[in-house]
Amino acid sequence: MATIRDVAKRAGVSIATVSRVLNNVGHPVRESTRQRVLEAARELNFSPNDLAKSLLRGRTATIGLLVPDISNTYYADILSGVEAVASERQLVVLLGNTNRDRERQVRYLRVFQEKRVDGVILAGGDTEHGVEPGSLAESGLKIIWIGYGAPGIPAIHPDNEGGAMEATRLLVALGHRAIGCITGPPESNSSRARFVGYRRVLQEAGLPLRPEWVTSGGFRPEGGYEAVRRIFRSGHGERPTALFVANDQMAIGALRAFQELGLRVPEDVAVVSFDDVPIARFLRPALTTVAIAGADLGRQAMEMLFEFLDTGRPPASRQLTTRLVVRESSGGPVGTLQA
Amino acid sequence: MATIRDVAKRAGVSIATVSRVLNNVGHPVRESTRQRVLEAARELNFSPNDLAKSLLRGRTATIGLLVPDISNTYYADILSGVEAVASERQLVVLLGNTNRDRERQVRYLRVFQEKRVDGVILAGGDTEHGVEPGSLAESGLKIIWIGYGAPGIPAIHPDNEGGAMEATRLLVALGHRAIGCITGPPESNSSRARFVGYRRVLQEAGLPLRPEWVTSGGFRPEGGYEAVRRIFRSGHGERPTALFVANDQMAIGALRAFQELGLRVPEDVAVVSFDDVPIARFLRPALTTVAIAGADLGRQAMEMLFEFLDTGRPPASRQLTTRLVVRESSGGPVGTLQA
DNA sequence: TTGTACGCGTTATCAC
DNA sequence: GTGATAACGCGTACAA
Repeated sequence: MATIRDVAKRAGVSIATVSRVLNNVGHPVRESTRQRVLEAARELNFSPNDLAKSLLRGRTATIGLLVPDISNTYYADILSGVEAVASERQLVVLLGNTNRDRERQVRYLRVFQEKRVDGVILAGGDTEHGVEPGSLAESGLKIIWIGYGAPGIPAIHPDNEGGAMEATRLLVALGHRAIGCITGPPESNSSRARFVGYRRVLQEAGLPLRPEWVTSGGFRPEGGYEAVRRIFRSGHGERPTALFVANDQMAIGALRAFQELGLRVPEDVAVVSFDDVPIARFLRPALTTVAIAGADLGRQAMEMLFEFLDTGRPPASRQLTTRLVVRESSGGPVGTLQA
Repeated sequence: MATIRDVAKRAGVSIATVSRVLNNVGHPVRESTRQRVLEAARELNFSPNDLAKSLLRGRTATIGLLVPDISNTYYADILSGVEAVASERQLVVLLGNTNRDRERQVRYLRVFQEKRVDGVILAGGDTEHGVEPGSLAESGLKIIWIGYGAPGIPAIHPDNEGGAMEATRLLVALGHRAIGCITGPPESNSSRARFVGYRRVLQEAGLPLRPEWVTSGGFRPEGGYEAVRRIFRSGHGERPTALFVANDQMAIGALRAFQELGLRVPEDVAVVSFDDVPIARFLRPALTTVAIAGADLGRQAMEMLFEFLDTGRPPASRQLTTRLVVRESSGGPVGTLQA
């Protein structure tokens, strides 16, 4: 591969002149030599070595993005948003897929650091398998955390609590007074926030929080299925007329359980969930659910990272507003559809 | 950021010794000095600068991946497969999203080259907006093309023709003799290959290719919708009893059109399509469709690239076998379900 | 207007 | 066992 020296030799000038021509720096160059240099570069198919530039400059115009599972549309959307904003400012994205494996996370962070990325965006790291926040702080990397970060690490996450409140308020507004909840895994911050939102609305509305109507489904479809069977098993006395389910996956399992139990959604039980996964609108009934704009999350995270890089100071953490998408599973006012 | 020189100074040795210790090369080092070096490195939180290494070695352990749209699950799956294989061999993936914009493609390829990636995987570049294959050859980059590449560029693509044959053969086996086709855009290689597969099976089976039963839907839902209305409009004489639709998107539009026309799928018309997008199984009727394993495609492309890198010679192009997923839209044997 | 030479942080070669 | 030092390819301060 041709170097700047080769170009200089071919054009009969020094490498300094070549550099000045090729980088269009203000430095004056005689037009005839400029042409010679340009032609020599073209003839040699010269491509400047960015490694050398980065070594010199101390910047790589590269950021690292760490996600748990890129084939999950949520993270693909985040990546899409990150890439869009990054490329506007001529940065390139180095991608790491962790499979929620802590060792892979650590390894990728090390590689990112060795490759001297300008910054890192870390998505979905706040599970029990997640990165040790302390090690991040030490690493000296400029990091934006998508999720519930640790103190001292700038973070952005969807307003899970607010979204859950909006969803639960819809059920209250429809006239439901017996509202149960299927929560996610207790170690998930998102799950806890969603539960908190649910609980707050019950309090606001003066409705009782019935422990036997609240159970965990671990964020998975089977969990949702079993949760419904627990809550609605026969001989149980009173049953909820509506359910706030902490994610769509569990709602899918719940729908199946209701079908088997001979309960109709939304006529017998209204269901509202969270995430708005792509298939939510294709289910029968189509899910009423809280949408998180993954691409927006990615875009904003990247903007935060730019702020970090430009100012050198960690930006303030943010929340991303969610949006309730009303479809079929929530039904109409109680007493209308239930008739 | 601490350099090897800082570590050397702190440990009271030369940088050569530090390098030898940290890289665990066979070179003998006194145990006590080794310990001193290790401790100094730890104290300074030393992270070796991979840019310097790469500059020296001429390799970056990085590959570039170019996709048209990363939020499309097909490409997200490809990325997932590429990353999985790459990370097994400690390579990192630099991602470029082109939005099918030729300029962005060219720009990303230039950046990849300047960053001296070891190789490039190019997905979905073979549309009318695609990269000039000639410029790729000149660039000197080692490229694997996912799709119908140009001569001289190693490529891998799904066996569209074979998949279409399998799909059409199913319809024939079910007893259909009047089989229409909704094709994709004529400039798409995949679309053409799928049509060729359809046509071959008709020939094999001695069935007529009726031009009025073949029309293009441009790969989009509205196209599928309109195509059905063209083929099935009243006063048209004979109508097909089955349809091979060149992708799921168009099949979705087609289903809607059939519904409006009062035709039942699969009882009145059997439908088989291509891609197996995630929602295919959630539609009513669930689509019988040809699945492409995107992750496999990515994995194999990355393996091909490794072969390229290891041997220095472009690997032979490949095809990836598809898989027919039989669900509801194809129906049972004609005369059974149609009864 | 052009050229020389240093330094970015490594690894590897050679000498001690 | 250990240490200088020459690359790798580039930008730029300084000289001319």
